[in-house]
Parts: sequence; structure tokens; C-alpha cells
Amino acid sequence: MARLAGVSRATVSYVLNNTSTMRISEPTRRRVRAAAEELGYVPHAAARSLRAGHSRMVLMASPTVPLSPLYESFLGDLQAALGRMEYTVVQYGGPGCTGDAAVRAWAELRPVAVLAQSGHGLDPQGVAVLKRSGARAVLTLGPERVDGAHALLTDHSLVGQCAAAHLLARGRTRIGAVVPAERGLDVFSRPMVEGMRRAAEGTGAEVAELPLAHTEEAAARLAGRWRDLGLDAVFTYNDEYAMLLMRALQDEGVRVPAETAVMGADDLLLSRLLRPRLSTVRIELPSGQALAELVDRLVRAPGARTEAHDLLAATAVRREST
Amino acid sequence: MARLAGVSRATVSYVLNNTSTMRISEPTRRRVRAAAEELGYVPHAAARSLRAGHSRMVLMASPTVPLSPLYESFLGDLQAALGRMEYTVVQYGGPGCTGDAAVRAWAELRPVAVLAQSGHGLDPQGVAVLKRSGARAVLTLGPERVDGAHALLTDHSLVGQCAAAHLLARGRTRIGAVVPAERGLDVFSRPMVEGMRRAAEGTGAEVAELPLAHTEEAAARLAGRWRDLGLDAVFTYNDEYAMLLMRALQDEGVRVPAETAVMGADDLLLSRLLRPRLSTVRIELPSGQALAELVDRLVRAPGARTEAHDLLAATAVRREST
DNA sequence: TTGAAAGCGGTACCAG
DNA sequence: CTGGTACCGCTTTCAA
Repeated sequence: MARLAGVSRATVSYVLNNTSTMRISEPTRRRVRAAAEELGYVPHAAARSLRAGHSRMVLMASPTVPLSPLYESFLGDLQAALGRMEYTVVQYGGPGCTGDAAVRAWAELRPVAVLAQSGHGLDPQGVAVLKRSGARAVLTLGPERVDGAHALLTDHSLVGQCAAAHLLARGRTRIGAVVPAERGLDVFSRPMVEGMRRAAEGTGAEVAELPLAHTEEAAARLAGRWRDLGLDAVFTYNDEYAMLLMRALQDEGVRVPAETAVMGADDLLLSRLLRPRLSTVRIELPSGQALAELVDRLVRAPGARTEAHDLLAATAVRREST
Repeated sequence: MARLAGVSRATVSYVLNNTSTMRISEPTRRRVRAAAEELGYVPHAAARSLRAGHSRMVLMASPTVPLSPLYESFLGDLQAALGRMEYTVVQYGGPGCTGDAAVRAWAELRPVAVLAQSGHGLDPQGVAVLKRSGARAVLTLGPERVDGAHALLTDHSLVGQCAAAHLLARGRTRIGAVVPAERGLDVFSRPMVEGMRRAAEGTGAEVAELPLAHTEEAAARLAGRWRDLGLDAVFTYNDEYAMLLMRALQDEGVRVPAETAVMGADDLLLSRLLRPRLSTVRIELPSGQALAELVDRLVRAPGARTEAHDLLAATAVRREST
């Protein structure tokens, strides 16, 4: 920077970082600060971390699929909490940033921690590359775990289990499972169905998987053959698909819940606005603050054995549609 | 890196960057590549850009408020398109990352281009800091323009204008404008109301602003005093608020559209699922590809005068609620 | 065809 | 108290 403030860059560094081991006179400090202000000087993060040998950057690989508002706000909280701990949080990539290339791109930035959602195709080898490149913590967020990385598990089978249990308790025995036809979402929907099957096990109830695209036409088609399916209940991937299907069923004359019970997930505001009011599965995640503290611990104690943490809790919310 | 591949690091650099001015023998190339593979070597982006004096990083300041799916996908496209042009796109920050501190944080990363949405409080001085720190292009995205930055204008007054014109054409004269009570959204909602007023000008029609929080209770309260308001139409910030209000109005016995016409915005899938089907304003944005090319041009020709580009186009979609 | 060396912007020692 | 200097990992020029 402007060592045209009349001092050496070492002095500038001392002043701007408040280095306590070095005593700098007040007048000098003022001169330096004034010059920095004047020039709009901002230190060069790359140079700093090059010298330091490590950065304070936490890289969050941004989601490859649209996320529920719950996840959005969870990730926002996490980000804010990490920010308060003096980490520089950066979101990298988007749809189509997966696999080996993604890992290399992340590693180039030399983050001190990486948080990747399922869907980026992170594998044990990728984790190793990241660690060798200086990442002291690699975490995955999603229903799967990856060797070498800490897992923040969102076990969506709990959601399916919770829903199916609720429907069984309401006396339903032939249950449809609406899963998005859109690819990329099956990481979440597959465990969901599995959870439903687990809940149905031994009860004699059946679970039938029903792919559904996120369009009116697809919903109308599904509703059109609804009575042939002979189902008395359906649980959908989330409230939006539930709305979509319920609308189509009603248009088809299928009575909800008399003929078919409908249950959604995520407890969106809209679930309370539908008629009948939509029963749903409320999903809860821990506070971003708590996760930020975990990340911080992992960064400080890089030797720690990789653990798995269960994040997700699900509870059924009964309204009028079941 | 492993100059333990038996060569100097200069050679490594040549090989991995395919430097054409230097001719490296095939055997050497192979040895280098093998070693890189073996060690999981990934170059250090910071060191590279430090040496080069500039980076290929495009920093997108991530939104401070939840965005409509349309914007989400627009930004996703832009990001993908920039990625294809060999830029490293990074999203920085989130809610609460505003003002001077935000600008400094961005500048530390020495991005070659910055794209900030309205709501970060970027001011001309902030733009200057960014430019001095090496940003060759600073762009704002939103309804406001900032001195020194290129403006990608999303003029939401067009949305209001379009909606009001539609309602006027349907013979409505006392029009409510539902704006989110949540702060941070007024950057968008204020121009919207202004556009409505502009359309109503000289027609004798009136526009009344109605703040509404995104909750059932708030909607019920508003619906409770609806008849006192004496409105025959209402346009809402978006389809979600429209759904919220329409539900409350119906529960209150207000007939839609007979007594009150309701119009939303964004043309979400849900607008077609409501009964009556919701009229809405469809918003269109240019392709992310086109914007990416603009960014690229600006980066290459940093001298260019700052321009403003109008991004947003609005068209009314009439359904059953108006 | 390859290597040695300088230098990008900071930080941290050590000498003055 | 302050300045000189080495060094972080990489690119690039120049010399061998």
C-alpha cells in the first residue's frame, strides 16, 4: 500500500492489524490510518493467506437443486454465525458444478473448511484432495455420508416414516408416495420412500411410488388414473407437490380426505391456506449457530475422527386432509 | 508442488498451463502430469492471481432478501454462463452483509467484477473502493442505480403499471396495493406502487397502499376490515401474498372477483392452482448468457462509460380472479 | 528443452 | 519504536 504514508509496509501491517508485540507511536498510527482511509486501502486477502499458509475461508458448495425455505434459512443462519466467528464464507458454484472438476475448483481457493451438499458427487478421493490442499474440515450435508468427511445427516427416511406412521394411525393401508420426476431430487426422495416402507413393514399396508413432474398437466394425468390405483392415502415429497396433486384430485372429483388422504411436507404457509387444510410433516433443523461451532471445532482440532451428526427431526402436523 | 517429479516448478507451470511459447518434451509432460495426478496437486489460486496482478473471480453479492424463483434461475444461469467463460463465480455474504464493511470484505478478495443486488447499500464511494482494488466492472442489479456502477435495472414500476392498467381496463377504480410488511422488500415494492399510481394518473382511479405481513393472522386482520376499505381490486407484491389474501377474503365471505378483483405477480405454478385461478403479472428477464457477455465485455473494456440496461419486461396474464 | 531468479502483497522476525 | 528482509506459491523472463 501507500508506503507513501511515509513509513514502511511492515509498519502499515503492524498498525492495521493492531499487532500488540510491536509498539507503534500514536502519531505514526494516525498517519497510517489516515493514508489508508484516503486511498481506500483494503488488504489483499490472497497475499495474506499466501503468507500465513492458511485462510479463514469456509466454502459452501451451493445447492445443485432448489431447496426448501427451511434449508435456505438454515444455511443463511450458518453463514451468518460463521461470519461472526471471523470466517469468510463464500458460496461456490451452482447447478452443474459436480464431481472432480468441482473439487478441483474448490481446492484452488484453499478454503480452511468445505461444506458440500449431497448432489455434488463428492467422493472419498475428493475429500482427500481437499484435505491435502489445506482444508482442515470437510463436511457433507445431506442424506448420504462420504468416507473421510464429517456428515451432517439429513435423514429424510424419518420424514417418510413419520408420514406413513401418521397415515397408518388414521387407518389408511394403501399409500402412494409422490416423488419428483425431476432428477437430482431423488437423493432426498429415495430415503423418504424407504422410510415409508419401514413404517409399513409388518402392518400389511402397501406403499406405491408415484413419480410426478412439477406441472399441472402431469398432476392431471396422475389424477386421471387415480381410482385405478386404488390408494386411500398419499404422501408427497413436499407441500407444493401436495398442493399440485390435491388440486388435480379435487378437479377429478376425488374427495379429500374421505376417499384419499393427502399429506405434504415442510409445513409451508401454503399448507394452512389450502382447503381442506393440508396435513404435513414439519421438519426441524438445529440452529446454524450450533453447526457453526461444530465447524469451528473441527477447524481447530483437525485430527478429530470423522463423525456423523443427525440434524433432522420430523413431526406430523395433522390438519384436515388426513 | 512436487518438483520431486524431477523437474523445476517452472516446468510444472508450463505443462499445466499448456504454455505454448515454451516447448516441453512429451516425456517430461507425462512425468509432470503423472506426478500431479498422484499427489492430487491443485494450483493455488491466490498465488496465481497475486503474481498475475488480477484474478478471474466474479463476486456476486448474494441477496439480502428471499428472491423469486425467476431471479433465482436468472442468477443461476448467469453464474453458469460466466463459468463457461472461465470465470470463477463466487457468492459472498447473505442477509446482514451491507454497507461499508461488505464492500471492504468484497474488495479483499480482489474480484475482477462485482455484481451487487440492491439492498447491500452500495454507494458511489463503495464503487470507487472496489475499482481501486482492481474490479474492472461493478454492476448493480435492482431498481436503483449507483454512480460509477453499471446498472442492471429491474424496474418494478413496470410491474405495478402493468397490473394497474389491467385492473383499470377491467373497470376497477379503487385499487389496493398489498406491499410486504417485512422490511428490505420495499426496494421492490415502492416502485411497484409508484407504477400503479402512474397508470392510474388522470383516470380518477385511486391506489391505496396496504402493508401485509406474510402470516395468516395478518391476512385475516386485513380481510376483516376489507369492506370498510371500499376497494374493488387489489394487486399484491407477488402470487404468495395474493394467495394469502385471497384465502382470507374468501373466508371472510368476500367474493372474488365479483366484489374484489385479486391480482398477483410472478406467475408461479400456484397461481394456476388457486380457485378462482389467479390473474398475475408475468415477469421476464433476459438470458443469463446475454448478461454474462455484458460482464465479459466490461471486464475487457474497463474504460467504458457506465450504462444502464433495462432487464425487466412485464405482461398481464388474465385468469379468473380479475 | 529446461532451470534460475525476480517479484506479486502481505507478515514476522531481527537489527538498528 | 521502526525499517530491512525473507518468505508464502506461482508465472514469466532470461540464460544455460
